[in-house]
Amino acid sequence: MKIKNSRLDAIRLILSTQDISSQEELLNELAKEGFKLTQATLSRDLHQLRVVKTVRTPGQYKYELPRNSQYRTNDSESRPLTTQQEANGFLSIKFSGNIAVIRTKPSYAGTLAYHIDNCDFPEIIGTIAGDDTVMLIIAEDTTRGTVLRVLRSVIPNI
Amino acid sequence: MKIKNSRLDAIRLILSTQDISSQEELLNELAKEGFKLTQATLSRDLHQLRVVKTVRTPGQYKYELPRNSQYRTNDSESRPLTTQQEANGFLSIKFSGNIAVIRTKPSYAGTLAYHIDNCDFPEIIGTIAGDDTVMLIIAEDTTRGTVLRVLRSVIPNI
DNA sequence: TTCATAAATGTATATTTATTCTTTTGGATT
DNA sequence: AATCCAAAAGAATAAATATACATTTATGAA
Repeated sequence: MKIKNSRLDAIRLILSTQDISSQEELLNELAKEGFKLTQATLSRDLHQLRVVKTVRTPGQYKYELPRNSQYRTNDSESRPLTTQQEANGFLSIKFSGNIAVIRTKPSYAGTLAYHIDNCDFPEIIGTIAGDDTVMLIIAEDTTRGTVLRVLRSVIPNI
Repeated sequence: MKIKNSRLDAIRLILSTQDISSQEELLNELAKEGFKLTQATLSRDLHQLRVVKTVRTPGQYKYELPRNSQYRTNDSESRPLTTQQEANGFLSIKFSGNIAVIRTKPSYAGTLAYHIDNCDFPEIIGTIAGDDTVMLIIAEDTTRGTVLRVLRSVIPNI
């Protein structure tokens, strides 16, 4: 179903760009995006995405996507895992302030950073790569959602 | 307190050797080991250990310890700090904004970053290493003191 | 199309987990 | 030992989450 898949995508987007501490809260965020659903359905969605509720600091919870299913679209037949997709080594992306941290499989970071650099995205000021980590410095006034969107051309499986 | 600490150890042992799907079930296992406690206390214990409830297969849950569960509140002196202390090459740490910069002896940075990565601290969203420098991106709303505290498990001599 | 079947969802509720409030316990200090 | 304080724990309950059941909606085969 189409609605469900785009909703799952929305959930992934939200969970990787902001701190969500309850299903109720996530439900509100989804409502802002125009998704109308009940807690029961959300519970099922989170279950399917294998989202876990973690403890950030004592008394403070955060829903997190599992490391390797982070940002993978689940309609795998509509998007077969192409060479490009498998080749980029992308694992996850997280944000803090104006920095994004991308984790990759070992040794993939340099190549991925190279490709991102080549795109000359105005939203990304610069990149630096280690062995399995790429850091992106994000331009001022650029939202995380925008960063994710522009990165899609380099990381389809984001 | 002695009882509590040994109980936390027992929980760690149980969770890493068998599949536990609810607090109720864990409570029973603990009872077999002679630990008498209520669900409320267990909930607090799991909270402190940062245990998460994951989905194994649809409908089947499992409580899991964080990958590196040497999370300590204040009993860091109970751990022997000999081996790593000499080996990690740590020299200094400085902060700017949400970035921490660690200086190490030449060639130690990669290994140190690797160990920090493996801990999956929620407070540190990513690291990147050169030859004698590690940069850490710190999660939003995390204080420098907290960063120092969690790093103690990797860098006892911090 | 029409029927059959599966997937998705809502409602209501069961189940599970977190927390408030209170009491107890364990150390430290005098 | 007596006192104080903080950590720990229980009981009860609130809050959060999962699920059984019923209904609707999509999907596919004939």
